[in-house]
Amino acid sequence: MPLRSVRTRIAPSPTGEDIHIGTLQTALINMAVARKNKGKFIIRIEDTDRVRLVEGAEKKYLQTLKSYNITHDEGPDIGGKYGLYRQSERLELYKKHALELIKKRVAYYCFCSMERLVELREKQIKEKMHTRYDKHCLLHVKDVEERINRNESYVIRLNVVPDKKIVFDDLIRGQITIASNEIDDQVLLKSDGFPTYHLAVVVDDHYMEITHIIRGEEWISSTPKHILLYEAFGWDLPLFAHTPLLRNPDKSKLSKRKNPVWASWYIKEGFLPEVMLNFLALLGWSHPEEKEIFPLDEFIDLFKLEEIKPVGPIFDLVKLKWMNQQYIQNKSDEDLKKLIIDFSPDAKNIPDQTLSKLMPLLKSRMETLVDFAKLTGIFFDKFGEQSFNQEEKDIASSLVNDLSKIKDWKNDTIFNIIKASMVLNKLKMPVFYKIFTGETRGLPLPETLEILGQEKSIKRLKEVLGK
RNA sequence: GCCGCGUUCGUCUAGUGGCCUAGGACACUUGGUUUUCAUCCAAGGAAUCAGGGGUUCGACUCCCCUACGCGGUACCA
Repeated sequence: MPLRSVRTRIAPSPTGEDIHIGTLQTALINMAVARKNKGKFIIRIEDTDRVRLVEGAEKKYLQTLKSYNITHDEGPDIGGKYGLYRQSERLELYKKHALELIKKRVAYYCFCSMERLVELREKQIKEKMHTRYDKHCLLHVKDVEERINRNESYVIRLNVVPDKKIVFDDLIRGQITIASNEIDDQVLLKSDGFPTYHLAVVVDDHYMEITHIIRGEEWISSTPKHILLYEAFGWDLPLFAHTPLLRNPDKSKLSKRKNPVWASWYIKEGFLPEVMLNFLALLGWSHPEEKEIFPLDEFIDLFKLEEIKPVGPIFDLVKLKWMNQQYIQNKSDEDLKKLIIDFSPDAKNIPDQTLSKLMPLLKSRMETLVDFAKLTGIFFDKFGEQSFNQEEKDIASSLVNDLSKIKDWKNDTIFNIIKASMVLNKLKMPVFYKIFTGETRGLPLPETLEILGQEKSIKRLKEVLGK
């Protein structure tokens, strides 16, 4: 392999709502390989399936990737030296190469109708044969030129030579051998003039000088087709690495029916982007010192593609939550405050100083950013349970009395009064939580009341009396 | 069906022939700290390394078979 500067890429197909969490992991790995080797990381949009194309998907994908801090060096939005980064804009190039393959007799025209193909497939299934194109047009059609001139609809197919073994090295799995007999005469150019993935990916990866093709394991069985194309064109082969697929808890391929799979969902749920990256890094790879928590730069520095395990891990939220909590806990008060304000703009409705004072209380109690709103209801006049029994009202009443007398509104003076009431009435803390917040658990009460202020605390108690 | 890729505690994993009577993390249980809830600390249970054959003085580690899981088998990517 000649010395070339490393270039990696992800090539999402804009056919979904958003970037799939598995694609995000692949993106992370691709970016890491590029950065590690001081190379370039490219995003290319593979929008050749006009039927499944989703309006606005490309824009959404790019946004989501950005929100996770996955940054690319070339792409449809920022351009680059390697031409256009959207396949729909490169149709001429694919056509030209398809014709070159025809000339080299590596590919051929096919005029078969969908009906014939379906019929053929059904027959093969019935006879328990491999479902495969029968090379009918290669063997029997002689008037190709005429039919094209007559504007007949056609596709271009790869002419796979039987009885060959195609061997390639996968950086993660080692040597993989697949017999050419297993490969269909794949369509390369569709009748609508668009290439299929197989042609487009090879042409683009070549012209964009991609050195490492790092993609999901669902592509393993397609790789021989691509190798055949590289060979036909006389191009150098890139390196291949097929990453394991993320799984549902039942071990099936991660799917939206069983798990949230859209990357932006996790941000919406209050997970920190860097946490997701850290978590994804650990799915299939482990830190040499068995560290669980480490920043992106450290991952880029230590990570080796060859160390990825070929086993598909289950994508389990439980550890992700723990990790998110750890990251939140380790934030400075200022940073956490910024995160919270960005996440829930409502936070700006309480004075900045108040917000700052809340940070230390919040830190160890927030699993996700969503928890901010759950823990600070009292500051927004939002309460849980709103009905109170006589005993609770009596306590509230005596608290109004005692708390009003406090001259020095501090958590320890507040606590003394609560404690006195606890002892006197033989009660535990949760009762007092309920009175103030409507919840039975939450931030430390005296501290919270100190921050809330004497006036507001008492006002709240009076509201309880009126319930 | 056929082809390919996998298989270590519930989950993520360490392990590249002797350090493994298998280590760590999450989760779980118990105890400590404590003003609820968390945090933090400590302890504990949890894998006959999918099963069976080899190779070897010795196998979680190498080879073969079986089982199971996943992926592919499109004018989808």
